[in-house]
Amino acid sequence: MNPPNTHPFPDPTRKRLLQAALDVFAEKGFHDATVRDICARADVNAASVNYYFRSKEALYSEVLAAAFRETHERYPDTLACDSSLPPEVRLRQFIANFLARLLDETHLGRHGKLIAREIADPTAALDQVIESTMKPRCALLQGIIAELVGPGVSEADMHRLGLSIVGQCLMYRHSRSLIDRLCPEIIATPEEIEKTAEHIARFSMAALRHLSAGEAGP
Amino acid sequence: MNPPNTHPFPDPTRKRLLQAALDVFAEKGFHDATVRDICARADVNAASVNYYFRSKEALYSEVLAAAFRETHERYPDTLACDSSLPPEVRLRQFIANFLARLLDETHLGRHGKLIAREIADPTAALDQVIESTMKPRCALLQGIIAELVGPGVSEADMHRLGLSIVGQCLMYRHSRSLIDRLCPEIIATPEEIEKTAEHIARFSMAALRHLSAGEAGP
DNA sequence: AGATGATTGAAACAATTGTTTCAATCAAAA
DNA sequence: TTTTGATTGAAACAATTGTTTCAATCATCT
Repeated sequence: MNPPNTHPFPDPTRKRLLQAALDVFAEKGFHDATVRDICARADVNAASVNYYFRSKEALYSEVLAAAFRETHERYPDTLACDSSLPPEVRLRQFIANFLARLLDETHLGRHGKLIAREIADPTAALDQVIESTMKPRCALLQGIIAELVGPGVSEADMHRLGLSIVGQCLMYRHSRSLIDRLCPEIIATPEEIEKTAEHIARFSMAALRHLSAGEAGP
Repeated sequence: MNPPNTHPFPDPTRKRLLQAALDVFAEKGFHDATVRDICARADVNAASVNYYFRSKEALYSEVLAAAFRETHERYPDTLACDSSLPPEVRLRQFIANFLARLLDETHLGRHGKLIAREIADPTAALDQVIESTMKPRCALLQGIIAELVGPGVSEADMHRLGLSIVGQCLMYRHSRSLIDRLCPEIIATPEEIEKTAEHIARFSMAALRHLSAGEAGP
């Protein structure tokens, strides 16, 4: 009646399936990925997806949740969360961490690709991820920004500030195709990625610090 | 042998097909869109796609090229190109224009969606579009930035500056799913979109102006 | 009117998809 | 060893896909 759950632990084929599915989904997206391809890479029978997960869609949901969990474990926002540190340091950390998460190709950069796909073309699984992962991260960033710009900023403008920072980071993932074709060198090596993170941090901090000062145009 | 081209002008069914294809491709993406759906919306026979265009892929290419052409016509960068204007004004114009293009829902906002899809998940058609549309626009932005920050900035950092500005704008298209769920009000009306464009311009100008000044930390 | 050739319509085709089926196999308990 | 139930494997299924076919229709020119 309920074969998969009778198992004490996720067995090797189930694990291999999840790993292969992450690869294929990240590379081709949900619809372009085929169950047969996933099973072939996992070296298991084509019926296994429907045996261990009840459908391709359920497999995708689980892969997506796992991707968020793993990137969060691998790049925890511990320093950015430390409210005893000065906000400049915390923002720098937040950005560097965010960018590293997005551009990670070592562990398995599939995570970033998968998440970018989900944002660009959401499935039903997105809402759950927003609640569990994105909202907390958003609140963290808003807190840091509030420390930097002080009070007197409307809620809408606080959101815009956050999006200006996040947007700069996401650019390197969502528009990776453009960067690869226009200026691949700026994220070619870990050192260059670090420089890029530093650039975004300095750019954003300069903006946050001098925004209220230069209200009027020249 | 060559029936479609014998026609003096693109006929109504061909036009309707292009229009319907833009809608469907923008809404569902290339692969999720079906030829039958496109033909149904255009109210033509299912074989018409292969009659007027030789395949679904060729139809997509033509739709994509048309989308870029039309947005360019509708939102020309005339003011941003006018090098007699001060660079602050030109940047503000560039950003407002860029954002308006991305968020246009009136004419047929399908353009923005379609282009965002193509960037996030490129097909073979992207390279041609980069050459014809993106590189010139990039050069324009680089020129404006150069005027604002002066010489002494490496080419890599010039690219990073451009991407920081473009990234802020693209955020509102690529991550529209997040904005709709987290803070839809900031682009709910044309007035709010205008405020958002103004925010990005002020944020970026403050950063560009004070970036070199604040090299060291606090 | 008649002929020509482009266009349309309905059906069929071939390939691919996610899913299901069911007998064969394996591991562990009795 | 026998039995039980989970797992695997190969095949088949049903639905959907882009594409092709071909006769019917339409517009245009002689």
